[in-house]
Formats: sequence, structure tokens, C-alpha cells
Amino acid sequence: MSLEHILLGLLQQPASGYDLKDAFNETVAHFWSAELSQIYPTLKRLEERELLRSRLEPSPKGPDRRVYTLTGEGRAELRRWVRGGPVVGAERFAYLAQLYFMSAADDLRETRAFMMDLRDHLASRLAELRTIEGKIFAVHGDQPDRYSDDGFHRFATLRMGIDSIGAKVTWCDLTLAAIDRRLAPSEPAP
Amino acid sequence: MSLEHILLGLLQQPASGYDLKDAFNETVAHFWSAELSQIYPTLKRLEERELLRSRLEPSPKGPDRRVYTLTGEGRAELRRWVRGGPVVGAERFAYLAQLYFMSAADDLRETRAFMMDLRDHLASRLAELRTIEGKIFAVHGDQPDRYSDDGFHRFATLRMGIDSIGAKVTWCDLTLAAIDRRLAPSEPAP
DNA sequence: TAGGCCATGTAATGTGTTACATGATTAG
DNA sequence: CTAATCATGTAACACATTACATGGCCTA
Repeated sequence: MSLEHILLGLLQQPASGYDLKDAFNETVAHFWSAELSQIYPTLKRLEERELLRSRLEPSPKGPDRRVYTLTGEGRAELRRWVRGGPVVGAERFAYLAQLYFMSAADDLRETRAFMMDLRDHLASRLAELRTIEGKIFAVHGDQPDRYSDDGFHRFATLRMGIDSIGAKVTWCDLTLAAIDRRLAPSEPAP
Repeated sequence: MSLEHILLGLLQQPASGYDLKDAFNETVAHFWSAELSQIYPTLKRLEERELLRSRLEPSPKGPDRRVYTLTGEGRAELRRWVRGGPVVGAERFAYLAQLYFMSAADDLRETRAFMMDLRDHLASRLAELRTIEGKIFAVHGDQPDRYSDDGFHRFATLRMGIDSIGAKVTWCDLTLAAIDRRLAPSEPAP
């Protein structure tokens, strides 16, 4: 399961479930997400399997925190996972399914509205990723060849997001242009 | 649920569960997939809700076929779905998660092997999509502006697949080049 | 006659979301 | 005082995969 391995990956430093939820949002949010209600039982299971260990710590605010630490076995399992070759699953894009059947709406202006909406979504996600990229450049410079191994890998995943969403935004624009040609009245003969 | 709506969309012509599995592979496979064991109960549920109706038909080979047909309500529900604005969920890419934590493998040659493997996967999916595109061009010509509305929408989804996977393949190549620069011995001073 | 395709389905399990439940501390 | 944030968890439900079960027909 990917979530289990992602939690192992994030636990290079000890952290609580609550911390990990934040770490999710700050680091892997653009290719994975998880709710607290899923994180807590998953951590418990990982501890039962002795890939993690936990201790209770008093918290300055709120109830005690259960802080998890990676065990040797946990580190080994993370290693196995990353070395196991790419896990390529069948990705699901609900919005493409909608577009595929959009002629059922029987009005191309519906498609136009749909594509504008989609473009907005994608463009704002792209902007977020570019902001993260800007921050990385500001801190580590704009030459990834000089990054640490850790930084290099993280930058590479970010880059894939930027490139592939960038391609999708361009596709939205081209598709919108094609829709407008279809909607325009045909050229009158001279 | 997307699967329900996709089944409604595919049922422009009456079909059995078995047929629909094939239709999946032939049409929407690059952005959605489903197993027969999921399709059968879903069709049953849609019939209970009167979005579909079914009748048993003798089959030339094998057991009787349960053939489903779209009802008026089913058609209306499909329409509602496509008109409801793009459903953009958080997409999950397990292989990006692996890459993100790949420095845990402690050997950049592992990353290299991983990226080669990934590139192969993506390139072969891209090739499949281009083959489909070639077939469409052969039948309907290479000017999508002249396609029927139906054909236009279908071509647009195909195009997104080609563009976004194309961008990913390019990203693989650039990342592999960067890895090779890192692996190469540093240039000796003159 | 063995294996593949046609054809339907159930059961068990895995994975993920939403809603619910509880309660302390702190900033406005 | 009210809302947000900190902090943990359970329960119900939704969605998807894998394995199991059955059996006829056709081709190599």
C-alpha cells in the first residue's frame, strides 16, 4: 500500500499523526493525499508490524501526542518499496470521462463552459507548483544539478507536476480555440 | 459516482456487462478502468434505480446475456453529470511518491533504473494512444474541426492523454540526463 | 483434450471518505 | 465568548481488486 510507505518516508524525523497530516500538505500533496481518519489507524497497524514505534509525549496545547519513530525494519521496508520498480496503476480522471460523453449535453457551449472551468482549476494548481519551485530556487539556487540527492529527487517530482499540468493547460487552450471555431458562424462565400 | 455515469454513457447502444467491459478497454481505458466484478453489481443497482432496464437474450455461445438499455431517467442523469462541471479529484501517483523518497535507496543508480523503467511504461502507453489517433485520422481525416460533435469530444480526450503523457516522457528524458550528469565523474581542472 | 473465450455472478478483502465524538488551549 | 487550532480516535459508508464458482462452446 502506498500510504503506508509514504508515512514511512515522511517519518525520517519522529512525528505524530497530526504532524504527518501537515507534512502531507506541505510535501506530497500534489500527488497524494490522506485524511487523519485514515492516517491514525494506518500508523497503528505499522506499529503492530513493528515498522514503527511510538511513545506518548505531553503537548503544550491539547492532549498528549503519540509520536512515532521509524524502526530498522521500517527503514528496510521503505527501501524495498522504492527499489521495487515504479508502481504504475491505472489512473482515473473523472473529468476526462465527462468530456468524453459531453456530446450527451447536446450543446457545445456546455463544453466551452466546462473547459474554461477545468482550465481555471489546472492553472491554479500549476501556479501553486510554480510558487513552490520559486521557493526552492530562492533557498537552494536554480541549478538542480547542484542539489543534494534528497533535494534532487524532490525537485524532480515537482518538475513532473509542472510539466504535465502545463501540458494540460495548453491542451485546454487549444481545445477552447477549436470549440470557438466550431461555434463561430461559417465564413460566407465571397 | 463516475463508474455509474460512464456505464450510462457507454449504453448509448444496448449492451451486456461483458460487452461493456470490452467497450471500456476500447474507448475509455486510458482514463478509467473497471473489472467485471464491479460492473455487474453496478448495472444491477442502476436498474433498481430505474436508470437502466434489462432483458435476457439467448447467446450464440455461452449462457444467456443480460442486455441493458438506457431509460429516459438514465439519459437525464447522464446529462446532469456532464453538465455539472468538471469533477477534479486529487489524483494519486504512486510512482511519484516512490521517486520522492528514492534517496532512501542511497544509490542514484537505483533512481536511474527506476526512471528508465518508468520511461518505458509511459512511452508504450503513448505509442498506444498515437496508434488510436492514427486510426481516427485514417477513418475521419486529420482535421478534428470537421469531426461530428461526438467525434470532436472523443478526440479531445485522446489528445489530452497524448499531450500529458508526452510531457511526462520528455520529463523522464530530462531527468535521466540530469542523473547521468550527477553520476559522471566531475570534470578535472585543466 | 486442453486452453481460451463467452457469460454471469458472489465473497472477501483492501483502500479511502465523511461523519461523529471528545476535549484542551489560544487568539481575536 | 467564539472560533480556530491542537490532538486523537471510531463508525459507517463508498468504491475497487482479487479470488472463487460455474459451465458451455470452439479451436488447436
